[in-house]
Amino acid sequence: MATRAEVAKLAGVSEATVSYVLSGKRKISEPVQRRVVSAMQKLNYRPNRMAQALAGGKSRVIALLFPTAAKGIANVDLEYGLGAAAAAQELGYHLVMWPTFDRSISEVIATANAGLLDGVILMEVAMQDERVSALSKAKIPVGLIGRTDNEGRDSLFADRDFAGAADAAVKYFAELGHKRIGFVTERRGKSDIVVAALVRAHDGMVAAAKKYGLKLTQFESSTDVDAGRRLLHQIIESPASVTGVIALNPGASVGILQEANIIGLSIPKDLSVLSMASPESFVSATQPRLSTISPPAYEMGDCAARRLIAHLEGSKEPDLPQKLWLGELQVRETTAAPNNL
Amino acid sequence: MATRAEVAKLAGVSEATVSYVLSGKRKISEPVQRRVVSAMQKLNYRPNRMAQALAGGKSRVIALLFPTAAKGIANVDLEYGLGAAAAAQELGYHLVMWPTFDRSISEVIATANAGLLDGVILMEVAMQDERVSALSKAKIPVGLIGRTDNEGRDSLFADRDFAGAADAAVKYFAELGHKRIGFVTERRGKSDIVVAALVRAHDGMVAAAKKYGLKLTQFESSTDVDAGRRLLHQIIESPASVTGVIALNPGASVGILQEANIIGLSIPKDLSVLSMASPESFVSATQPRLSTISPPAYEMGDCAARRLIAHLEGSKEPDLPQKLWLGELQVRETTAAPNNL
DNA sequence: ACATTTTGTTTACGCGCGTAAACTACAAAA
DNA sequence: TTTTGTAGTTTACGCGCGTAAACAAAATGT
Repeated sequence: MATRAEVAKLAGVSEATVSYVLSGKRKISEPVQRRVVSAMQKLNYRPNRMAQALAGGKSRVIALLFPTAAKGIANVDLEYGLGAAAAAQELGYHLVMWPTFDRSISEVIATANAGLLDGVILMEVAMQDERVSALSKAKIPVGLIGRTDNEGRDSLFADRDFAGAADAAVKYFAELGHKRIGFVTERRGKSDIVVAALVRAHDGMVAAAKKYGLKLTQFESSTDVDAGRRLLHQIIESPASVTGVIALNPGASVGILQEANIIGLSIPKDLSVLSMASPESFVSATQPRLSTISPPAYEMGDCAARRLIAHLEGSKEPDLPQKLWLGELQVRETTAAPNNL
Repeated sequence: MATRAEVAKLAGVSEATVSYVLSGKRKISEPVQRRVVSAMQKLNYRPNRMAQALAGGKSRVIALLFPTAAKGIANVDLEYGLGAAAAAQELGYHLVMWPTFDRSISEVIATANAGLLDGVILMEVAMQDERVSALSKAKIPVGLIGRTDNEGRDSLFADRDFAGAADAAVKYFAELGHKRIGFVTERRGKSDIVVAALVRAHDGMVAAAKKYGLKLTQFESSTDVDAGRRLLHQIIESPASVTGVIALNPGASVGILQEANIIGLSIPKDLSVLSMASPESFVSATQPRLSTISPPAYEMGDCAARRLIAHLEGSKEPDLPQKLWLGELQVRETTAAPNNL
């Protein structure tokens, strides 16, 4: 590979001039600039990223901490990652995929301190996320997919607008004529970590139910499909006798559909189901096709990466469509007016 | 962050000694070694990766080229990636996620030449893969998930044992009593790129059918679920009147199940369905549960990464369970003896 | 005419580490 | 005693680039 020195010699200028042509941080006269550029082309010159990183103090590499614990049924996480990776590429950065089995980040901090990582993107963010505080203390810039309860400080997030999504979902059910609906959320395990999404979705649902005058019952289920199947029985046997459910978790939605099919419960006639988090690509696997109001994961990953990188560059906030994403209500085959109107 | 110089000073040795303690490339006396190590701990020293990379000529970063074109229904690709990323982590490497929309790799080569990438892992490998040859020409080490028809040269692969899987699948069908079976593969588009998996699976099926004396009919379908739904009609209307199908592609399997449910065809009574590529995590979304013989994607990603990294380190082949993975036959609810025995 | 600024380019050095080569101390062999 | 290792450590330099500071030349002002 050609080096800066070779380019400089071929162009008949000093090495610094080559660098300045590349960075634009000093004005270089047009003729010189042309000579340098053509020399670079002739030699197929690419500045060595390691040398740039060492001299410049930044690696232009960010990490995406990828939760592997819950290998869910749907690939939302992958889409977050692809969106972020693609954005990074486009901005001259690179995204390293960092599988995490727990929430420890000492290795991440060590790697950042070793100069390999300029920043980190986090998923499955908790309201009070110890990872965020640890990274902040270590002065490592953080981008979030999701957000903590500290709205002001950790400003580099891309999150769902749970209040808005819950409102749209409940409003839709209200307009269909439902009076009593259920909200299916994840069972909170032994661990104390409460993913912020659960809290915000819950709060949004409660507020929306109140606003539209619906009676709301909460059901809990773990993330797997079988739990969703068991859950259906809880739902139909519940004294709340809901006519529709809004489910946060794709596994539960599918489980409900499957069990309904088995026991002869008609969806959406006997029960409406709306999923709040099933990616487009997954819906085609469901039968009947799930109605959804799901987050645009790819765009959110893109947004988080762009905001983080803009921060790393010290540039002002990029012009992005939004930081809070509602998701589009997609009415398909699992929602309808209740049959006991 | 502490530097080598600080460690050296605190330990009362030269900087080189610190490096040699770390690398082990020269013998250092035990007492000195202890002093150095304790100094490193005291200062929480981490060698700067960029400086290491610049001085040493290798970045310890590899890229995983991630095909984004076909956002499939299942997340096999993600598992390949997680396996590879986790293996990389464990070996002190990092894996950057490189989304690709087409098969061009000039950017990849440029980035490798810029010193950021030591090697590349490829997926969706074609029999004659122009990416492999381009990377080889550029002297960039390649690991494959899949493999080309050049068995000897591009030895760093982890692939399915399609012949073995096809044999196991057909044998299973034969033992169930099926006489006429179908093989569902992907429709080959306008593009000339034929993913090696399609060729090898096809050849394996033909050979196995011959071996076990079954009549084999090939059906083609694109990757989406709706195509699979349409395909079921082709299958039942086909003069071949097959009693079971083996499907390479998860979308087709699901589509068949769905359409069967709609038109009242009983699976597996009227038609057995075996999927050759549906990951575990996806099966729970199907109803009835798909019988499968699917590749252990995580392990394959792990294997590809380990072999590539071993090559980069110049060490001998790591001791890995295998390079060709059969996949376990998982009999679930979509396969049975034909009812017209 | 000279002083001053502006513009364009170069010189010079540091970033933190790997490692070849040189060196030192000391043991073994002659 | 002198010679010849040998083990352990250091010296010295290069990796390729960013960028502050120095500099030269041209433009501007007085």
